[in-house]
Amino acid sequence: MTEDSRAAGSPTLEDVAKAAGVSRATVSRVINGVRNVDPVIQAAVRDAVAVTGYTPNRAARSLVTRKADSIALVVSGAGDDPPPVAATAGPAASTSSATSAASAASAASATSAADSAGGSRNGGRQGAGFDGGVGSFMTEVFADPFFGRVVTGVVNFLRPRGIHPVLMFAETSLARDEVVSYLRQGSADGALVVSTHAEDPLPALITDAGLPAVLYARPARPVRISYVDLAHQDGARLAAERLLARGCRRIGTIAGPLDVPAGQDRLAGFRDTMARHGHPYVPVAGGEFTEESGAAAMERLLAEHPDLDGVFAANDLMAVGACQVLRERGRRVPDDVAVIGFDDSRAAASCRPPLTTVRQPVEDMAAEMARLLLDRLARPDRPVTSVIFEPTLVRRASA
Amino acid sequence: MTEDSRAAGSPTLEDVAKAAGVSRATVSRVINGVRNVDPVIQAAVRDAVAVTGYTPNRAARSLVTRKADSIALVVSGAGDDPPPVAATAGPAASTSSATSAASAASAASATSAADSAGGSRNGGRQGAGFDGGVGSFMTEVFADPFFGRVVTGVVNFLRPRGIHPVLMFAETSLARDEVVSYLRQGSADGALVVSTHAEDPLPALITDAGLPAVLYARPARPVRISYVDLAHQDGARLAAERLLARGCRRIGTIAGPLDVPAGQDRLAGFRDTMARHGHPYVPVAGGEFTEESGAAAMERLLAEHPDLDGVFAANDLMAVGACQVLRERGRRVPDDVAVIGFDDSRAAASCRPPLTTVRQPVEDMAAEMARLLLDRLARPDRPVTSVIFEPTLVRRASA
DNA sequence: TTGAAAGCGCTAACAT
DNA sequence: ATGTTAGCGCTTTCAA
Repeated sequence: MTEDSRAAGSPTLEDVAKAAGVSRATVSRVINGVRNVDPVIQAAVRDAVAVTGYTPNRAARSLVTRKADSIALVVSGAGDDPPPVAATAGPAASTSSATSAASAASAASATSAADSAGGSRNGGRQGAGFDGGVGSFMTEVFADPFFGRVVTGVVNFLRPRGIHPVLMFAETSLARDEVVSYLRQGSADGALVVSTHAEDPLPALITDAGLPAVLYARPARPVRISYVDLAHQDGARLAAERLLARGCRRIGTIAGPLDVPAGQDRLAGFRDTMARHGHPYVPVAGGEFTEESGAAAMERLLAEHPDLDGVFAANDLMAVGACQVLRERGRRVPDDVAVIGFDDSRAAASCRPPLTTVRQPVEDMAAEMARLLLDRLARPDRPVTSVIFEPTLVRRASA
Repeated sequence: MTEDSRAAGSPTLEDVAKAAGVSRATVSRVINGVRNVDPVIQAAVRDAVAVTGYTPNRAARSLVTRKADSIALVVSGAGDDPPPVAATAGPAASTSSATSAASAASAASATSAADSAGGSRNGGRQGAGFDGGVGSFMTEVFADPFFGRVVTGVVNFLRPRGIHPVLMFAETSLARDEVVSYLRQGSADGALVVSTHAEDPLPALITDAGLPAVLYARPARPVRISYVDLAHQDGARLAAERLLARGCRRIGTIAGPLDVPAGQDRLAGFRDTMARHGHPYVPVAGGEFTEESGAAAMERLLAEHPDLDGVFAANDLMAVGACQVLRERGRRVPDDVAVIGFDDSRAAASCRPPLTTVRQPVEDMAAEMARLLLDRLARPDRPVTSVIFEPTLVRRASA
């Protein structure tokens, strides 16, 4: 409508400058809130911005500021490590090769109508291709309420600061390289990584490349990298003390995977406290932090120690599975057997009966993790650090 | 170590060109796999890339290609709509103002040690500040297994294509504007939006801005935008037929929220099929697609119709809640009351008893949604379209 | 087939 | 306090 309707794409700084009768630099200053700008001119610029419908181009800005204003939120797993296939032995991976390496998928088979009228129908093909590769890993990740809490904490912290999280999954060697590559390209300013398994090579890969990152939980192998973590042993102590105070005397525990620090520490802390109270031997059954494994572990525990009157599960999911089995085996919770979980996840509250559990302030910890990363980005010279949170006991019905 | 250790940051095309003894243009061609490149020179360039450890700078590339190679994955909700506060009535929002609008948070209180030695301790402060604003929305989102499946489908499709998803939540007016702004800045090439509530203004906002997007599920109000969806009515029909075939004669249903198409359609489809089979009246209790609301609805249904022998819940979460209540009220599932859910989520399989349910191929649908968006990005002229998937019945123990 | 050169839109010295 | 100018690192005509 105005005289200014050239064919070009979205308006640029130049356009705004022209419209406001000032220079590009001035417009830039106004937009970035730099001081030393005449209020009158400021108003003029703002008007011009409004009139032209200007939006700064992020790529252009990033190119010069060397910041992407985004971070990678990566969920990392052990995963298979198939040896590199062939060619290109060099360290640098060209983006295009990674892109074209696509093995595609069932994209072609979809029936997509061109009209907007009635739309098309797509025969009920079952989830054939997609869950093959990484699907199972992601399914596991999302099955645990833990992940959602991390995202919540991170996003809530990042959002008011204008930083956006890019979601990445790194469960294979290839995927890990892509994460590193992504960071090296400057697509993200740093990484927040949640490792789901021990022996995860990603933290080392990232630090070796000199890239800024913060971990959720101490790495299984020592790596010079910042992290937030929970005082797992203290949490286990709280659980043991509660069980003992309640009068339980034949107490067993369902441990998490022992190759991950959280699993080790929770077991060690529990055993330690039990020992200090005169219980040198504690029946243990191992689980994998899943409901099913918790149920299975409970079965085993019960088979060997039918007279159990207290159980500490290393996380809520396993505690839920344990409760289910206990009920099926005719035990009342907590009257016959008291149960304590760990994490204070949604699962704990919605369990029947509601679970007494050790609270891990995941959202706060995730936010702190993000804060540490932003700190690091602001002052790259600062040394790595760690922040350890204290767990608390949440008393509900199960113990 | 080599002669080439200038102080500068990461190596650029220029550096590689120099090292390979060719021009920037040639290196660019090799890296992007453009034809017409002498094999010998290609090799030389690759070597130079390896030697220099070159990685293309994404911002620079984006600036000229006008593609970000990322998309916004946005979870959108109704949310409160506080009227705009003041000033700046214009349509264009400067990035800086949005950024500086940060009301900050409990960042300052964290105790962070500077040494990497022992790390510091953080007193067990409960999740105070973070869950206030958007926390509850995100908590809801993650509580539903649905979301994880969408992400799984999207990521699996996008990953081999070198596109990265940026996670965004748009449950307030401000958050919605930020999504639009983000897209307008070219930070993402398009949006994949999952609307959790009706009356969501985001789809319209996006299309009005001429930005490419695809929805999961038909919008409550008609908007000229592409989407994928499920034939919900057909799914409800499958459930009704199964219940009837099983011999159930006093059948009720737990409906989802009726302001969202999926809720409406599942109820309508169920009623319709029941009517066709001589059941003009079907007891209905409304739920909110959550386990708790499903339990509550079941209570109401049971109170009014104690002799019920079959229940169709509009999603698995509600079906799980219903099963729980049925068991508590002394009904055996499926012997006394048969129960059918909807979605075939994890919740269905892990329910006791395992839930017979209507399968919604969420992962496939999400992948298709991503495919539609990429299609659109490749050929912006193409008209909007829709792809409707057919549900299938998954028979387990509950019916 | 390769090189030279012109920008993409922005920020940040530097000059005024 | 504002304008001028020089790039940021890349792709892509256009010539050679």
